[in-house]
Amino acid sequence: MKKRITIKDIARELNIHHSTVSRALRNDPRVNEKTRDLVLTYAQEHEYQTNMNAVQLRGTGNNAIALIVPNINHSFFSDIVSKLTNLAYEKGYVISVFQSNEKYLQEKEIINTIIQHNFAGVIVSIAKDTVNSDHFRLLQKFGIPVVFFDRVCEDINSPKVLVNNFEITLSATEYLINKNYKRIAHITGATEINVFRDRHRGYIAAIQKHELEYKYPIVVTDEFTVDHGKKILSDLIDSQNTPDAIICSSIYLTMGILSESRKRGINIPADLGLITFGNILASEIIQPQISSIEQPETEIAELSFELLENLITDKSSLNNNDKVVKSQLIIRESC
Amino acid sequence: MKKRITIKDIARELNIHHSTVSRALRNDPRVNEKTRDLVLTYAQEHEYQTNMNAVQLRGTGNNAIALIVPNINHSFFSDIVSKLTNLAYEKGYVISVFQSNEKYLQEKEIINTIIQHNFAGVIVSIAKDTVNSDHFRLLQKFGIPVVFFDRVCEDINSPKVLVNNFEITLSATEYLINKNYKRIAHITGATEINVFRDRHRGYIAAIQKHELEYKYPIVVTDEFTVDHGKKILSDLIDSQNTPDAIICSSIYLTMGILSESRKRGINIPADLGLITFGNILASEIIQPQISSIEQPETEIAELSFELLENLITDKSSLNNNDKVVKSQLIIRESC
DNA sequence: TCTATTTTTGCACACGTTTGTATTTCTGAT
DNA sequence: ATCAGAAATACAAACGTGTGCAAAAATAGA
Repeated sequence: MKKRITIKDIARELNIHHSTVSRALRNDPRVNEKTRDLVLTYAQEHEYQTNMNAVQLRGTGNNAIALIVPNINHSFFSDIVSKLTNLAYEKGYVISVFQSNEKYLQEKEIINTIIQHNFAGVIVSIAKDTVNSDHFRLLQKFGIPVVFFDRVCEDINSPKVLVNNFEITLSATEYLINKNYKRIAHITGATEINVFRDRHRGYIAAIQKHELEYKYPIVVTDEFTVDHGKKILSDLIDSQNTPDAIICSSIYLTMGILSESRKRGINIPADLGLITFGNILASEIIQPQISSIEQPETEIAELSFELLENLITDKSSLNNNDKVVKSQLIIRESC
Repeated sequence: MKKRITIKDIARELNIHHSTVSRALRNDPRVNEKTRDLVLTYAQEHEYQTNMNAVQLRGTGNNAIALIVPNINHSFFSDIVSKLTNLAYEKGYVISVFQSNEKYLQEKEIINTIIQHNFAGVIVSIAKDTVNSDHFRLLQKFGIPVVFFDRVCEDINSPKVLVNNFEITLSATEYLINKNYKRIAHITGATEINVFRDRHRGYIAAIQKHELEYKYPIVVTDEFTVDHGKKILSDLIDSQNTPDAIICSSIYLTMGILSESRKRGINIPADLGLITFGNILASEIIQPQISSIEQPETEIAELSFELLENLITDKSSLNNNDKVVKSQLIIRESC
């Protein structure tokens, strides 16, 4: 492995000062066209590559954005990661994706890494574990702007992109009620997290508005897997509190519910109504087709990036108005 | 935003030389225990964070691994990304994920970024576009080790993790033949890519071995979407060359095929046998359950990481033996 | 040709860290 | 009290790049 060629190497070889080379490489108008061409061709021929560590140490230029998500292999997040990466690429940024694995501790370590490597900004959806937001405040202390999306820290002064979870859950629940479902269960995540709390509130609001007497079961879990979905449905069926409809916060849990209901001969939508959160790819191949609350992933990605870019380019504009984007209830065959 | 605290700041404040601080922070035995404690507590209290740009510029220490995939929101890749990220985290590495978007040009730019930021190593599955491997050779020239998985560059001396595509496609096709399907179509990607070429070869081998007379259609596409799956099936049905079975390289295309077959009233498996590549989450909720060739994602992730780590820690061991991992044909109801 | 102006290049320092070597301080034995 | 040796610290240079300022070179005007 041959040592990498530097600006000084080029300078020595061309008998000019390295500062001139530096300027030439960045098309500084102060350098003569002839020497600039000389430098550029030499650089190209010898495969010169900027040493970004030096550049960033110097304090100038930084186009690296960090993206932190709980799970990369969760369709909601992987879609957003994908979209954000493309957006950033078009604008000349480079996105590094980190996975907190739903763990506060990992999230914290990731933040440290981000500070140490001097990222230009961070877009994040927080872990289920995360109750404390000091690590994000630390980020701000180091001048690194943060934008939250979906799962956010609420006690921090930073832009947030939220989904209208309260309203949509309210209207989804009402839809079920109007369809004459009267024993509606809600399966969701820990209510410490804004997303699940808002859905929970929307659900409760609908139930109370219609004065349902049924003692509705709310299942709180942090294990969003197909298998656990099966178990939850089993438990619900075997309890005295059997629901006739379910609003479920996780598409993976919903798959488990579907699987288990089929196994037990429970008819959807006759015996059990079902609405799930999350975007369903090729919904038509699943029988019955599941009614779902589709997440506006594209909008979330675009808005998050836009907010962060504003902060990066003009730190003064810390616009703290939370942006709320609308999800959409799509009725299919499951209710 | 207050300026970030540096090693020199600590030194000044404590009336010692910054080199001593540097050593103290890294637990160098040469520094007195008392002063080390002094430094450590001061650093902690003032939230000191190493400036990695300086460290890396100096040439020491580098724990950043780059991972390049064509699409993050493709389940095969997002699973591997997720697994690799966790593996790396446990070993003290940090993974940055990049998305080539299936474009050679983007892949090339990503490589440049990686060189410029001095990553310790790269794990990559190449874009559909990529025919030239010069950019990876460039990487090597800069002393950055590369490990390929699944979709690999074949004309480069670097470790590769491959799947037994030839064998598994051969036996999957034979399985269909033995089930008395005689007009078997193959839907796959550009045969410039090893993965699709191997599957193609396996398919052909089976057809020829059993001397099927049917003029089998091979559909080559680079658009792995549900919608395009629908179109492909339509075209096949409307052609004179209607197959009675399909082996499909993409799970997304398969979803489209399933959807279209349902719409057209084509019975699977009676009218049309179907085997798809790719892991199906909760296969039981799709009717009929699709037979599939499951990819050993965990194994791929583990092996890739292990190979790269070997290269990073001991560059001499450029073990060029390709590793081949086995996928698994799981027969369900679709054939 | 000489001066004034503009264009181009060179110089030197800075960014924050690490490390080989020199210097100082401490320890203990005589 | 003295000195050798060990322990602890200080010094200085280096990594590669960017930039304000000074110096030099080229150009233009008379």
